[in-house]
Amino acid sequence: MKTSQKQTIYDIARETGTSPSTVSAALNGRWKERRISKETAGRIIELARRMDYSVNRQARGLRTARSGLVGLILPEHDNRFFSDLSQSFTLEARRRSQCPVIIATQRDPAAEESTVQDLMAYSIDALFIAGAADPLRISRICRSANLPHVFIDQPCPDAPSVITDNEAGARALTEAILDSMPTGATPARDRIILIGGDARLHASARRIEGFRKAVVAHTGRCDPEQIIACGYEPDRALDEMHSLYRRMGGLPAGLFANSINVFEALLRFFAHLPEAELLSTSIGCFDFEPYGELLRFPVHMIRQRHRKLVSRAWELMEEGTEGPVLVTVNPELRRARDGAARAGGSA
Amino acid sequence: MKTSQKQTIYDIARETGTSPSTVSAALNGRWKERRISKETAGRIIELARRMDYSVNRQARGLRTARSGLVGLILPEHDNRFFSDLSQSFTLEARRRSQCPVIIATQRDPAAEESTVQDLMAYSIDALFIAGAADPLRISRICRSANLPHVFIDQPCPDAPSVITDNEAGARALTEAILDSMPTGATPARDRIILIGGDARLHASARRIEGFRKAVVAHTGRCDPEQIIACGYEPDRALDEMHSLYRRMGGLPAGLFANSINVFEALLRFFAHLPEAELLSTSIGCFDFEPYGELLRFPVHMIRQRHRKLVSRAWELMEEGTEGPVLVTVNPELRRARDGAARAGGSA
DNA sequence: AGCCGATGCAACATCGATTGTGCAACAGGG
DNA sequence: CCCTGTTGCACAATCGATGTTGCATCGGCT
Repeated sequence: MKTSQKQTIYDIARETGTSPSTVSAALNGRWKERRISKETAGRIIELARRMDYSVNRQARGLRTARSGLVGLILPEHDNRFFSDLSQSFTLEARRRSQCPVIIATQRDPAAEESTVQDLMAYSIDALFIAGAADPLRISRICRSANLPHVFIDQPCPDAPSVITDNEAGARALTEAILDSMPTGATPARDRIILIGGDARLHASARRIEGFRKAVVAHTGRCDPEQIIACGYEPDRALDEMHSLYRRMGGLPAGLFANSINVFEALLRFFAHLPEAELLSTSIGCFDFEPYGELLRFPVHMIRQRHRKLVSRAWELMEEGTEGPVLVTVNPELRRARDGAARAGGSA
Repeated sequence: MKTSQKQTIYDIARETGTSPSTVSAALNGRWKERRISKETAGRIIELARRMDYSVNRQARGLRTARSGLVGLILPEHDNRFFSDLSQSFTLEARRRSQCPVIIATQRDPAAEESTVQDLMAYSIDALFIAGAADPLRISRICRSANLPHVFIDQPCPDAPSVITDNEAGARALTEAILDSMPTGATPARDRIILIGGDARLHASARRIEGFRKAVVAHTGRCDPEQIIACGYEPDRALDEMHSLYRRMGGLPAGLFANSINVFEALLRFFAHLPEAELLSTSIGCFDFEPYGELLRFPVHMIRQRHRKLVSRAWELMEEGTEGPVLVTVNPELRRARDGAARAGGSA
C-alpha cells in the first residue's frame, strides 16, 4: 500500500498526458473559460476522483493569498452560550465550504492578540470575535492587515457588530417575572429586584435600562435599591443575596438574575430555604441553562439566539461591511411552564 | 497607513542587505549552524521585530509539509464533556505552539470522513478523534495518509486510544450510592438499580460490569432486573422510570443513571414527586453536570478527567505510538455533599 | 609564499497550485 | 493559396519560505 505518497496535479497531468495548468483548470471548474475541451476536462476529473486526489491547500493558499480558513475567537469553550456559538459557527462555515477555526483565549488580552496574529499568519479569510477583552485593539490589528472581521455579542465602536438586544430582552423578562409574581406578599417584600451585572458595561447597562422601563410601566416607579448591580462574581452575588434577604425579612416577590453566574449563586442560596418559600417568589434569569427547566420551581429565562447572531454576522461579512455598524437581534424569552414544575409541591 | 502590505523575508533581506535564506535562518534560530554571524542575525531579528514581521505559514507549510495545525474531531460543541475536551485540547495545543482546529461533525459518518479529508488537505500534523461514529474508517484513512492520530474517550481497535476506565468509575459510583443508601426501605425497594446505556457498546458494558461487581461485593448478588440498559434516549428512560416506580411501589433505595441524558429524564420524573421522597433515595450519575451540585437533593457524580485524557493522548502522539494501544484514565468521583444539600429540608 | 581549514554568507532549487501568455493546428473566407 | 480567427492546450512565472551547495575571504601554519 504505497498510496501514502500524496498525489499532485503533476501526477494527474502525467497520467492523462496533459499539463498541470490544464489539470488545475479542469478541477476548479474553470475549464470552459480556459478553453479546455469538455472531453479532456472529463478525463482529468474522472481520474482525480479515482485516485482520490485532494488539493494541497497550502500551495493553493500561497498562490491565492486565501486559505479557506475562518477564525472565531471566544473566551472559553466550557460555557453554554459560547459552545452554542461554536456550533452555529461551524454549521455556517461549512455551508460555505470554509473551514472553521475556533480558538478560546481565556479572556486574556495578550492571548487574544497573539491568537489573532497567529491566525493571520495562516492567511485566514475572515475573523469573528466574541467576548474579547480588548475589542478595539483587535479591530485595529485586523484593519491594518486588511482582514475582514465582525464582532458577535459585543459591540465594537470600530467595526461591524451583531449583538443581542439586551434592553428588549430585559424588558420581556421583567414583564414575565412581574406577570407571575405572587400576590399578597408583605409590602416590604412586594417588589422585584435585579441582582448582578456591572452598570459600566454595555450589556448590563442596557439590561438595567430595560428592567427599569418595564418596572416603571408596571408599577409607576422603580427605586434605585431595586437594582443591585454587584458584578458577575457568584460569591459577591451570594453575599448580596444574603443581606437582601436579611433586610427584607424574606425573599422579594420577584428576582431578576442578571447572568447565569448570578443565578447559580441564587441556587446556592436557595438550597438553604424550604421549598415552599421558593414557590412564593417569581424568578427570572438573563441567560439560558437547560437545567433551569428541570428545577422544582419555575424560572423564566432569556436565551440568546446564537443561530441568528452567527448568521447575521456572516451576512455582514459577505456584504463587505466595514465601518461601525451595529445589528441587534432579539433574544428569546423562555417562560417557565408553571404547571409541571410546581406540581412537585402537591403530588 | 500602507502597512497593510504584508512583509516577507525578501523585504527583510533587502532592508538588511542580506539574502532571504540568511533571514530565514536567523529568524528560525538556526543561524548558528548556518554560520551566520551573531551580529547579522541580531540585525535581522531586530528589524523583523520592529516591522512586526510574521512568517507566512502557508509558504512554510508548503515547503516543510507540516502546518502547525492539529485537528480534533468531535460530535458536538454544545455538550459539557466535549466542550471540556475542547478547552483542554486548546491549552495543550498552544503549550506546544500548535494551532488547534476543532470541528464538530454531528455524529454523521459522512461529515466525519469529509472533515478528515478536509483537514488533511491542510496538512495537519496530527488528528485527535473523540466520539466518532465510525472510528475504524477514520483510522484507516489516517493511516493510509500517514497521519498520526489518537482516539479519545473511545477505543479504536486499530489505533492508539485513551479512554476513561468505565468499570472502575462505575464501581466507585456504585459504592458511593450504596454507602449513602437510606436504611429501612421496604424489602421490595431496598436495592440499587442501574438505568440507561446500551450493553452492546463498550463503555456501557464496562460500566455495567463495574456496577455488577460492586453490588455483588456489597450484597452478595446482583439480579438481572437491577440493570435496565434501555439506551441513551431520555424519553425511553423516562418511560422505564415510570414503570419501575409502579412495579416497586416507589423509588428504589439507590439509583445509578448511566449518562447525563438519563439523569435529565430522572429529574423530569422527580419533578412530580414530593421532595421528601427524593431524600429517601440515593442517586448517582455517570457523568458530570455542575448543576447537579445545586439540586435540592444529593447526587453523586462521575466526572471524566478531560484534562488527563487529552494530555495522555498528546503524549501517545509524541511518543509516536501507532498500533492499537489502549490507555485508561481513572475518572473522578464527586460525592454529593450531604449536609448542604439536604439542609433545605429542615431550614 | 602557498596551502588549508574555518567563517560568513549568497544562489538556487524546491514545495504544489494558479494564472497570464504564447503557440500550434485547424477552419473558414476571400 | 493566403490570411484571419478560433480552439485547445503547454509553458513559465509566481506566491514565500526552507535547505543544500558553492564561493569568496581571512587567518594561521609551514
